[in-house]
Amino acid sequence: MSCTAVVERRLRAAGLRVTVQRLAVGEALLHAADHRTAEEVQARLQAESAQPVSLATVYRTLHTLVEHRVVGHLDRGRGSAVYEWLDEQHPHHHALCVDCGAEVEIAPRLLERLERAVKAESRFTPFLDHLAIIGRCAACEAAARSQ
Amino acid sequence: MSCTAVVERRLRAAGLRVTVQRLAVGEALLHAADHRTAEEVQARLQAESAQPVSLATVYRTLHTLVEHRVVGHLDRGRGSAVYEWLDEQHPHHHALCVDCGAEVEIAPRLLERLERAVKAESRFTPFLDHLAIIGRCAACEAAARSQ
DNA sequence: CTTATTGCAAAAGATTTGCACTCCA
DNA sequence: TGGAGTGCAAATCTTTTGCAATAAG
Repeated sequence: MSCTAVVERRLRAAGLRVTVQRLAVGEALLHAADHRTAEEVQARLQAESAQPVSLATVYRTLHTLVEHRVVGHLDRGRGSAVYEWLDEQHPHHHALCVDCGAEVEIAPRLLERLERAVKAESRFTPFLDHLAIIGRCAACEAAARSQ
Repeated sequence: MSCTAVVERRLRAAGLRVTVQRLAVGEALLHAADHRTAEEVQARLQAESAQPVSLATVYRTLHTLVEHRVVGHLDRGRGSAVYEWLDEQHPHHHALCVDCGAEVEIAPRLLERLERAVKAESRFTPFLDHLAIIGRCAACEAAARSQ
């Protein structure tokens, strides 16, 4: 199945209208191995000139896709937020190194345990699929300690 | 010990210069039971007219206090970030309900377990004291489910 | 006395919005 | 065809910054 078809299928499954802009934004994220900011998504579409999309539409589209859980949203607290395609077959979380920007994958299992514990003890249902974990990767942590 | 004295002690302990502005900002957070945005902190100082502080200084002060772990910082991803006084005697985390805005206290123990697990499995050191947990409180979750 | 801190106003950066136009269902 | 989606430019909102004046240690 082509990438366009994958995106289109997710859009329809979510009950969303299919537009060239939405397909383009979706594909830009689907192709990206890592996170992308809204500007990066637009820049990519500009560069490939396949389908230029206005920044306003990129934001509106991302917002819509996040609402429908097609795309994940990570607010780094500094600079722009980043987005990533959510692969239903391979759920996972990311941790971001504040020093070098490296991304580390976190097994969902670890957070599920936290989710259960919080639910049981605090009667609160956390949305951990939007969780922003920041910290330091092994290398930067070692460097920071040796100082 | 007066509130001013509490704040002053923390400032000195952190090796920071003690200024009226820093004392004022610190006290505004110390008195607040919950989180405050930078604007709310300034508004409070304006209203009490005890010590008006420019918004720029409020931001700079909060930034400094967060760096020195005197104040906690929570980025809600939407709108302004919020800050809270960190009581050394009673460490805890907060979870924010997306529907009603309620805050639920999370025992540090739960996150410590996550921290150890992430460290062990992913060779990544998360800064969990800055963690923003969002989700739904028990009441709102029940309401959402019954729909 | 020396350097950090402050206030002001302007800048910066990210995201949102009004409105007229276009396109999907 | 009707309502959802889009582009453009301007607006918004939060946070940061340059610079001269002030205050802490």
